[in-house]
Amino acid sequence: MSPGVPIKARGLVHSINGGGGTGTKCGRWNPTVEQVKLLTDLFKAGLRTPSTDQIQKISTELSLYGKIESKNVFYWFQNHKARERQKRRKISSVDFDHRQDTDLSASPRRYRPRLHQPQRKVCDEEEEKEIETLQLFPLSKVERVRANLTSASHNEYTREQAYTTAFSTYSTCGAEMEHPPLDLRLSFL
Amino acid sequence: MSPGVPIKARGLVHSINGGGGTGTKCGRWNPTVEQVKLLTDLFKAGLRTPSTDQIQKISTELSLYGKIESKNVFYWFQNHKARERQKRRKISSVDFDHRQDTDLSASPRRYRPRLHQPQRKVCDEEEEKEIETLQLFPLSKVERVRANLTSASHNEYTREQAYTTAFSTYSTCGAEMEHPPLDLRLSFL
DNA sequence: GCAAATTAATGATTTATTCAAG
DNA sequence: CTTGAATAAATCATTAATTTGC
Repeated sequence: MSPGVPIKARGLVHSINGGGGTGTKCGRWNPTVEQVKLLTDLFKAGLRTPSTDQIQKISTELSLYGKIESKNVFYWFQNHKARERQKRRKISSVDFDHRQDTDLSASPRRYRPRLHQPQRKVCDEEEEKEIETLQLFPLSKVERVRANLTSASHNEYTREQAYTTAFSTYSTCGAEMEHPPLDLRLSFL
Repeated sequence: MSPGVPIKARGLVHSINGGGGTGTKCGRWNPTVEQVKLLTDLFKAGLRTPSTDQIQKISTELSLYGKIESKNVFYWFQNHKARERQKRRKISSVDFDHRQDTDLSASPRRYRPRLHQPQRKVCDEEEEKEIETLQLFPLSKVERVRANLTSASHNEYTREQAYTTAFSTYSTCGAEMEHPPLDLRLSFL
């Protein structure tokens, strides 16, 4: 690695200890093996883009094994999905790996109201599907625990919270940041 | 899943409009001129990637002019930033690219592998500078409003509110909505 | 054996594209 | 067409692996 290329641009707070499961440090999330296993199993089962609700539940579940936040789950799936795709693409670079999302989350029983659904794809490659067998997903102990927690799932009606800014912008920590113009139009901010 | 996999559905929400709301359609956000003006002013002033906090404040402010949600603000900035850049890029380079050259009739609709130029630091334009540290911006009334609303609500660490769920797929609108994609096939989900 | 120095993984962010409502 | 919404690809940054010199 060439030395002297610190690249400091977007420094962020750093931590000395990984969050893991015991440390209280808030570096980046460091999943435990159990957490990874569960996530991987879900992925293998076909889950690729969990909904907000699912993320929440998964997160709650995983919290039993260590510190974790919803966003971690979200990012994990994003990254895992992308990297699996990337990996696969690498292997068969000649073949168009267009493979749809195959997200099992899409409700199967509900017929979409009809918006001209353009032809999907040529359905020729089904490389990595296990889809339908999802319901057989094991989840031993996890299941038990959840049984008690799943009862009340009524959302008030204030479930709004979507988006939540994945981009908190706190990327800047020690940058110089000369002062903004402070335009008067921004008086309300 | 077969060929016609519906997948996540990009835009949904529709038809649930018959509820008892005050006729608040839940289509997509339709900014009022005042809202757009304010957002534009902020953008012109240099704001490009507002933090969670800022988004919250801006949203609150804009709500005075019409219905709006935080995520709308978030998306607005994302899109505006991207499109300004795109516009600028178009002008500077008459691009020989022409992605649509070779017949892509066979390609239904999936993201293209990516065709894009690094263009990471080209920054030949100095005008487009992003003001950082919006924290320094004066907060007037919005601040006051917020003060009352959020004092005890959530002030844990707003530090990492990241992630997003901006991909929650179903933008609840606050109404019942029901039917989160929720794939119940996963035992504990 | 064991840290500093590298490298490989992967968590977290940003940018480019795509889709569809109005 | 314009642009709000959403997602994939690319990138950045930090931590775990590992290699290396001692």
